Amino acid sequence: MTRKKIRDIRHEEFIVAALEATHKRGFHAVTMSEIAAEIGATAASINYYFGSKDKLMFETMRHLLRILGATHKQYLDVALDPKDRLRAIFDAHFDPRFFTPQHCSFWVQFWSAAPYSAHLERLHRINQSRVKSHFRAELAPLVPAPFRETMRRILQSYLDGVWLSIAQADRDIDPRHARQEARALIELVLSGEVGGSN
Amino acid sequence: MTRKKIRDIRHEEFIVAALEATHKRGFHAVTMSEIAAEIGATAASINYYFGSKDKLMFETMRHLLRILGATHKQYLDVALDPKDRLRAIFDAHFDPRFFTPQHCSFWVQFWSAAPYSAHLERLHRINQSRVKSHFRAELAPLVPAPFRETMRRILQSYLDGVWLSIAQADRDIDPRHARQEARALIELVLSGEVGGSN
DNA sequence: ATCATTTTTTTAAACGCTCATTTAATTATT
DNA sequence: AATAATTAAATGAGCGTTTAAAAAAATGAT
Repeated sequence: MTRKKIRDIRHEEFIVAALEATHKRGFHAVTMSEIAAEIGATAASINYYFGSKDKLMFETMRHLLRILGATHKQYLDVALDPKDRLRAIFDAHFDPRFFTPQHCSFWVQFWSAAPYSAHLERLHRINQSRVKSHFRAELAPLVPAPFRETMRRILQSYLDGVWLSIAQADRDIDPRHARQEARALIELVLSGEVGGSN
Repeated sequence: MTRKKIRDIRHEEFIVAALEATHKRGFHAVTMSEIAAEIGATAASINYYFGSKDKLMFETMRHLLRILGATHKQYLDVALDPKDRLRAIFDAHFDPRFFTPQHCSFWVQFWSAAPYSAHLERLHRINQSRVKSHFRAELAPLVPAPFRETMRRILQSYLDGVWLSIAQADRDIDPRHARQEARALIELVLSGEVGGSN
């Protein structure tokens, strides 16, 4: 009985369209008409529903963040031990529903544009500190305090770097392999205890 | 007696201007006038020297890649053992002359735009395979073959990720700290030998 | 059910603005 | 006097947004 309002349907459609069109043409190059054409609509209707191009892009990013958050939660719910919980962060980012060329493209381009828009920057900061605090929490029982921040930054930079490289390489991506490699890194981080103090 | 031609002087000036202006306003948002204003010139003169905005940006990226290459070479020349040679890659990327907010901004934004321009994409591919083969070569005497590619990808993704995070955080950056952390990661990678086969 | 009426959704066309590029003229250098 | 460097102004294309009207859907009285 999901009597979906047409408004919600369009919202969803246009967000998917924005992801696809942005992937094809680039975050800044893509035009309203191209996005609209993706679902056989017209540029004006984007403004009818979203108000402006910027707002559509903003909502699209929020959409991604919602998916990521929900996916992460799913993995956390089935995690049995601290290591599982740490893995959950990577598993969420590398979930097949999420780890697609379209999403990676949009993600990377969005973040690289973030420093130049107050709204985008806010979204970025919120997400960044969310991920950061998750990493900290999961590392706490696994890594002694002196190394913890170093390890966290290594893991987090690695995570970002993988997305960046996926956004650039156009070959099709393999979520399973990405996870596997993340686990290798986790093992490294938990096994050795080298590194600076801070 | 460096009787520099005015053409070379302007080239250099405009490239520096492009870096600065791009850092301030963003890769796509920045205008010819803004770049020119950076050195008290006018937009038209950019075209006089470079032909177009795209070409200026292209040359600016090449400029960065030249610096990076030269810096890397310097570090390689004083490297004593394999581990030093591996460190040299990070040391070059994190060299104070290179590891600045301006450069990181430009770098990240340029790469995120690369998939949508044939010229930029080519530059990216060239650089990417250069770095890749360096990593491979330096890891060869240090890491047994089965783990080598995994380790390389971890290191390389990490490297990209650090740049990405620097481009976003506006706090001033600390090359020394970045190097130190890179060394911690190198130690991890060389100590442990976990991970998938491929 | 049917038809008129109101509301919602969609579009085509116009608007206005920004910006890269071109042009033609001016200034500086050789 | 000739060439190189620089600029102001003109050009024109592209695009997001607005507007006003059309089309579609919902409403409700008969």
